[in-house]
Amino acid sequence: MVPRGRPRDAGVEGRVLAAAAEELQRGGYDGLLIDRVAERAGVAKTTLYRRWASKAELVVALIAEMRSEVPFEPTDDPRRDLTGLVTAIAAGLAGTPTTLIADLAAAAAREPRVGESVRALWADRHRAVTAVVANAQEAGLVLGHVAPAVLVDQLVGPLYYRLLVTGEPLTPDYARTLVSSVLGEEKS
Amino acid sequence: MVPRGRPRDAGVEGRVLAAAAEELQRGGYDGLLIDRVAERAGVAKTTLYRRWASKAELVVALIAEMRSEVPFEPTDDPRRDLTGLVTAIAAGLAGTPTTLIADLAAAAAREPRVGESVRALWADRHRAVTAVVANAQEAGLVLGHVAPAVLVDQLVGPLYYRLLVTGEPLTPDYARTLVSSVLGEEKS
DNA sequence: ACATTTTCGCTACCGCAGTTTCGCAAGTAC
DNA sequence: GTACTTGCGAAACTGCGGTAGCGAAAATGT
Repeated sequence: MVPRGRPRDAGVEGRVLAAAAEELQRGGYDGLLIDRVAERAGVAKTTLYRRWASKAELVVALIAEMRSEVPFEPTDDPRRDLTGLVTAIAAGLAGTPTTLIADLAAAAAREPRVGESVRALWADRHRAVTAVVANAQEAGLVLGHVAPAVLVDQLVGPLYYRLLVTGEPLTPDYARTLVSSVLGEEKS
Repeated sequence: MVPRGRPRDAGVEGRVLAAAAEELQRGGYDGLLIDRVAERAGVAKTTLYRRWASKAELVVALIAEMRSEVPFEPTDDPRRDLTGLVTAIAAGLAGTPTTLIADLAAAAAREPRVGESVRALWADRHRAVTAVVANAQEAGLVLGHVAPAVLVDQLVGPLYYRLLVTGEPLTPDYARTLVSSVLGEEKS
């Protein structure tokens, strides 16, 4: 099944996604301008629209590619694992422009396809945290008797809350405090 | 000190803010169109810009007016108070279009003035929850020994996390579970 | 009365950004 | 080589925030 007409330039997709990634990082969803992306990729806007139906679809594809595997292997110290994970997530959020997170959340709420994409992106980390929380719970480290999913929300949710709503800083110390609140004080 | 020229139409401000509130409710920040607001208020766009310097400022004023006092008086049952508050916040969020919350968060991240305004809006509820958490802590109902501010984040943060990130529903039952996770299981 | 001052509404316009139209270039099939 | 198919870029279109300029209206002061 050989395609009939002029073949597509194979390099376009990669160049556009790379340019889009940089622009997204710089200015958030709204700050990502199709014009700039096309210019940086060295293609015309129309070429871009032939590959992706809209700006939203472009970002969907971009996020799908971002889904970097965060290889994580639990040790035998759930508290250590959990602190590491939550701290890493906090650092990741703190190191990303707030407008990007907020714009992405807004785009996710507006465009269902973006929502799917973004949720899939976070689902990976969510799964890792859930696993460790379950471990901790089996080891008897957790204070109450609550479903792991809820505890995960109480570990990660506050990070987003601070970032998007109250605007307070996300320090490593805050991450540790969150873990302590769920697991009880550290006995050392 | 009587002003010299033609006085301003006193009704304009109220009509514009009312129209803006409806439009904001319907379509979020981005869905609020200045043209539509002006039309619904029966005012020319220029008149609107004579009162507020930009769309952002208009929304700032709108949110400042929204800051409805939620009169809340703590009873002698902190668990009941807390459950009521968290459930009410969850219901409020669930009853508001997600795009509105997300757009507002994005606008807050982009425009500092909107950020101030939004944070002031949530600060009221935040204060109420903090007070009740402190009560519960004094009464010995709280499991660990963590600062009230952190516990508040762990009660409210998950609501925003579910709404904006994971997309899971905000049920009254979930709100109760959050409270139970912080206060320990209900003994009854 | 009349000049002055300020608001109002109207129309037209600018800039910007997402999206579409269209003519042409580049390739394949016969 | 000719017909057909597809990719491409330039320019135009569209919607929206924001501005400029104008004549008419509504107040104050003399």
